[in-house]
Amino acid sequence: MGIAERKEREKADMRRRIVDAAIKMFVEEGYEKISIRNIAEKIEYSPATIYLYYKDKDELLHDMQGEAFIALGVMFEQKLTARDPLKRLEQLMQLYLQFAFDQPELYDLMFIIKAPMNTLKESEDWMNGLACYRFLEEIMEECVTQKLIRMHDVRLATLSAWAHAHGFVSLYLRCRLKISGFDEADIPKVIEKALKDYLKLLRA
Amino acid sequence: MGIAERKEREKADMRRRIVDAAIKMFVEEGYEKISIRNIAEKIEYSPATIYLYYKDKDELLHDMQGEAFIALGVMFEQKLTARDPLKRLEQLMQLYLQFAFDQPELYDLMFIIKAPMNTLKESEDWMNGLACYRFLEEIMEECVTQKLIRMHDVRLATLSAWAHAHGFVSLYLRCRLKISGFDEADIPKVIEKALKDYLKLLRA
DNA sequence: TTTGGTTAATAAACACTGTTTAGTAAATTT
DNA sequence: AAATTTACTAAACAGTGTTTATTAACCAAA
Repeated sequence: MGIAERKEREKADMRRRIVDAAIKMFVEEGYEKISIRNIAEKIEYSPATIYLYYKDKDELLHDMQGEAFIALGVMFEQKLTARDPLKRLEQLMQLYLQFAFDQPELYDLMFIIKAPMNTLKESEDWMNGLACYRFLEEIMEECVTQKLIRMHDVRLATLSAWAHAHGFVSLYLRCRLKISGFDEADIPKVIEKALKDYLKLLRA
Repeated sequence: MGIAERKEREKADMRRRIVDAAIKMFVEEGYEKISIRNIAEKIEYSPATIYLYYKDKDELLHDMQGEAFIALGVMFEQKLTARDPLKRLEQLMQLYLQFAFDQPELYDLMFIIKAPMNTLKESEDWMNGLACYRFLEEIMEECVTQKLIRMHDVRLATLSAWAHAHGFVSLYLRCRLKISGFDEADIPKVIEKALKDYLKLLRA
């Protein structure tokens, strides 16, 4: 059955071409500028063709989100070098912030934009973010078992640290920190300091 | 010059009618469902008429956001009864969460959706959110001066508490907590607990 | 009171969007 | 070689924000 296999390969290749073109346009021009027609033109196919490979735009955005999480995962894998849990936690925070400020559009897609989550069925798990979430959760597990932080519930500690970092980043990316009295340009540094203060509070 | 005044009044009235209709549809049917054409139909005018009173949709959304912040401000004014700064802080947190879970669409418009912020010029302040922000900042000022918390910078403490609460809420509203291992229905309670734990960490 | 100018409102069009349908041409199977 | 399945697309549908040209109402001055 060589033909069936080749066809499957071709189908996968086409999805790759679509998602690659979409990500490229997305990173370069932003969420607002990508449209099915735009993507279709980029890959030199008709708009309708995209619907032979993706149910709708949300499903495509879901796949793009998956790619973004792979990028963050690779970054964690490569640059998360510290062995001490507390140092490792601080390093993860810093990498998270770096990713957010370097790739604001991708961050948006991963954590803020609603569309890519629409494809998930009610009970279905969010596989895209899982691997990255585990990085943080495993560190928190060590911190709790070694009693390095003033929290005892791993799930709660993980969620809380993530929420805190995401809170800063998302308020910044959505322009809500125009109220805080800090200079726009200083905000990345301010956020880094605020999160380090949080880790200090957290330490046992 | 009675005529000029009447005309100004009529202009203000029309803006009211537009923003009221828009908010009503927004709360009832959500962000995706409101369109200029829809709003125009509701108030029984043509779509083009709206552009005589609002430069574009973003400006209208900015006004709607202002209304939403008035609602939150009124809630704070009425229900923020505690006098002790730490109790007051916890109460504010709870009211903030209550507002977010009761009025998710309004919360979205106030803190997540990008459009209403587009109208603000580069240097312009974000007046819409200011009054509400002050509620938190004044409490934090008291906490810092009375040495009730383990932070010394009022601006940083204010920003941090807000970011933490917003982080939880926005991850929840944008369906990202499908990864945390918590049951969907329990999440509001989990967030409340997590924020209380944060306040515990914060206490001197 | 009639003329002239300003203002308010709109119908229609423009340039987009996501998506579906019907039809064509090529590839594969029989 | 004929029949069938597959891959693709042109065109249309239903919607979006916004602009333009035109009409009707109002108001001020002659």
